[in-house]
Amino acid sequence: MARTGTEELRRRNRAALVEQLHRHGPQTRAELTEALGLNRSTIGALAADLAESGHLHETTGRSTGSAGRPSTLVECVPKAATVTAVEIRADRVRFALVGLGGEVLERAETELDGTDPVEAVAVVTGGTARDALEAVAAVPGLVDAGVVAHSTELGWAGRDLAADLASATGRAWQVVDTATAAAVGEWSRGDAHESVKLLYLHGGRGLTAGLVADGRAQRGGSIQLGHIVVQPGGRECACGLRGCLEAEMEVFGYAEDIEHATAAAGMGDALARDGLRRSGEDLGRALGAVVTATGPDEILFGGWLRELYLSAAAPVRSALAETTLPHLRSRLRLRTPVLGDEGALIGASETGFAAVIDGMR
Amino acid sequence: MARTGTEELRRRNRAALVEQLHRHGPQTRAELTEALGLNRSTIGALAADLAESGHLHETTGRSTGSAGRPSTLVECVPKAATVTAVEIRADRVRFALVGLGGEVLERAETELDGTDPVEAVAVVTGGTARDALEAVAAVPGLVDAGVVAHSTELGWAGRDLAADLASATGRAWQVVDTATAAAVGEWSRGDAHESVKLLYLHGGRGLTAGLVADGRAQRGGSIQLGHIVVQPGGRECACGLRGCLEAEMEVFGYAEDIEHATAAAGMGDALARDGLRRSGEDLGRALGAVVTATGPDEILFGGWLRELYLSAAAPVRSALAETTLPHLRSRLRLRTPVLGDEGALIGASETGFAAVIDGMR
DNA sequence: ATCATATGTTGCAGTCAACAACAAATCTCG
DNA sequence: CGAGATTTGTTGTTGACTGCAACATATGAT
Repeated sequence: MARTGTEELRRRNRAALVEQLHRHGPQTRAELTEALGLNRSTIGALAADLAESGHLHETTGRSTGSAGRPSTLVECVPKAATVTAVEIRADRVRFALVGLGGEVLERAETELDGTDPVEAVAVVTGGTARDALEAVAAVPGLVDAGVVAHSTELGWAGRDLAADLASATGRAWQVVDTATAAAVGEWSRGDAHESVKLLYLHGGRGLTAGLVADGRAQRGGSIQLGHIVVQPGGRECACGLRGCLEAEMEVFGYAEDIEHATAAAGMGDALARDGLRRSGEDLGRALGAVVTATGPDEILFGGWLRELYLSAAAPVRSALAETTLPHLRSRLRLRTPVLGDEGALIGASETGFAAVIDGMR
Repeated sequence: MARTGTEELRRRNRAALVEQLHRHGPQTRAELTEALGLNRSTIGALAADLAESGHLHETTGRSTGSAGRPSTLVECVPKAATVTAVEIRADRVRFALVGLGGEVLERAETELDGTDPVEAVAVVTGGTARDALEAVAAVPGLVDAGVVAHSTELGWAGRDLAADLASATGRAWQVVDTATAAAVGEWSRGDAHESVKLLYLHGGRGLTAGLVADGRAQRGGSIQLGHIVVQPGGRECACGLRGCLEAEMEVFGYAEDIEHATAAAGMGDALARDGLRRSGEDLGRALGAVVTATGPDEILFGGWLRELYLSAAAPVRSALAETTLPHLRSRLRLRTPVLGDEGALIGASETGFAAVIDGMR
């Protein structure tokens, strides 16, 4: 139960201050006063509080150029609160230790040659995992309360990844799906901050999507885009259904495939061009259902879907136009992510920091 | 900007107390102390506060049966805060004036014989609309910031209903879609309270759906179920697309149709039975996409979809099974609503009360 | 009838944010 | 180069709120 009382008020304000600095970078006390709507003296007390506990660092005296006494600059101390983030793919595991404020303190990567990703995570995070306040793993698949219910890319069904990671590393883990993590990343550290409802499509060995509304991941916002049925009674999919997008589009299962096809199409290969067009149309049709069901205002094409979209924007758009109402379409922006393939890792760390900051309240 | 300070704390606690009583009905001060996690003395002060302002009424002395001094019962005063709710359909307008605590104080209904619904609302609400703290209108269609972007049932596209209602009644209105309102209603006053993510399907002259997560309507949670494309390149729909569920299922556009068909099928009419089965399959396929995209744990079949589901549960379930992953399906409950066709009206009022209570903070 | 039990009430203490007055640091204008 | 204007940090005070403990009150149990 949430504690009450006046101390609660203080904790909330402290957390709000840290969140503000974490999200918007170093700011002066004057700016913080404006942003949080608190009194100068209150900000002073909070900052002193947090400086003493080591979360913040104050730099006095920087001149602003305008008149008046210059305001002291206050910034996060990265090492004061760290989050371990890993992104698991079929072929590799990436790790980053991120400090408060978003600075990446450490970074590592391991190729997987048949080794279990959980072991690789234990090795690649080393001792750092234990010191971090939160640890978050992004996996491409349908995640429900730490359990990977389905992952085409990893071939998992019902694997309790949170438990496995916990026993391998000796600490608690949060598990999120790659697409949702990437959506969070693009929203918080990319340029999708104005988006009210952001849909991120991730192309790996499977197709997943993640939804972020008002900057927060939706409960059950992990979408198995690859298992939207676009052709009832169509090709058999590995998941047991028929006519899944993944099965119908299986021409392009890897980043290399799409690059080859794009290159061939550019050289006049009609077959490749046709394949791109049909894949774009399949994707657009699946998107139509997702857009109708979720109503996003922005869609980002990540992973190898980025290449597909850049090569086949027209068929994607026209198939989308044939399967969504004009109003849903008119407010919709289609783009590619700006964080590249770092989005999921960054988003995973932001998911961790959200928990850290929530824990301060 | 949110005011701060210690008074903020008081407002929050006052609002929490009112919310608790509104949602769970009359409770003793001892129960409130437990539920809100506050001190006895604090509850006493808050209750005295609210009793003086007329929101609450305290009944002293009711014996509980067990030992100890009996706790005073505290309950909402319905007239202290009222909400105007209307449900607009193609054939009629329903109105209810609801008091704090959920009691219906007034109720009215008008058949529409070609008159504009907005005029009917102005007439049917009479003077009461002006006194209510909030006024909420539920309409079957895609709603975005007070504007009805698309409504098959009403034949509207881009009508600024909030503005029209405001000029007709002299007060501000909130507009929500019928399915989302009904979802809110079933969650708050029906028996779907344990549902984490509730999908309500509403069958009127069009098919809409609404999503409620953790009891709150999702931003853009209004789903045009009828315009999920189930047959790419299929029958032309009035909306301009092809193969929409509404166009493919148009056999049953009215409640009477489905009743006739059910009756005929029961008497052995093979054609009717076949039509029911095919409609169930179409619905199940459209649902597959929506379930994959939104991941609900409960689906309620409202409006005439209730009758369809009761007559054709098997084809709905099997088509759903062919288009969704096992994990999404396994945690999914399919049911019919308990509030009947009152759900949307009740949910609209609850939407209003949510705003009222938020306004107290 | 007395005691145990549960709850309302009251006065007090601790904490917090706002406010105002003052001190400090910078810019601007003559 | 210096005085005033301007903006911000600092400090002491004030009003408000919640928790706590002691006491009063109302019921059931013995």
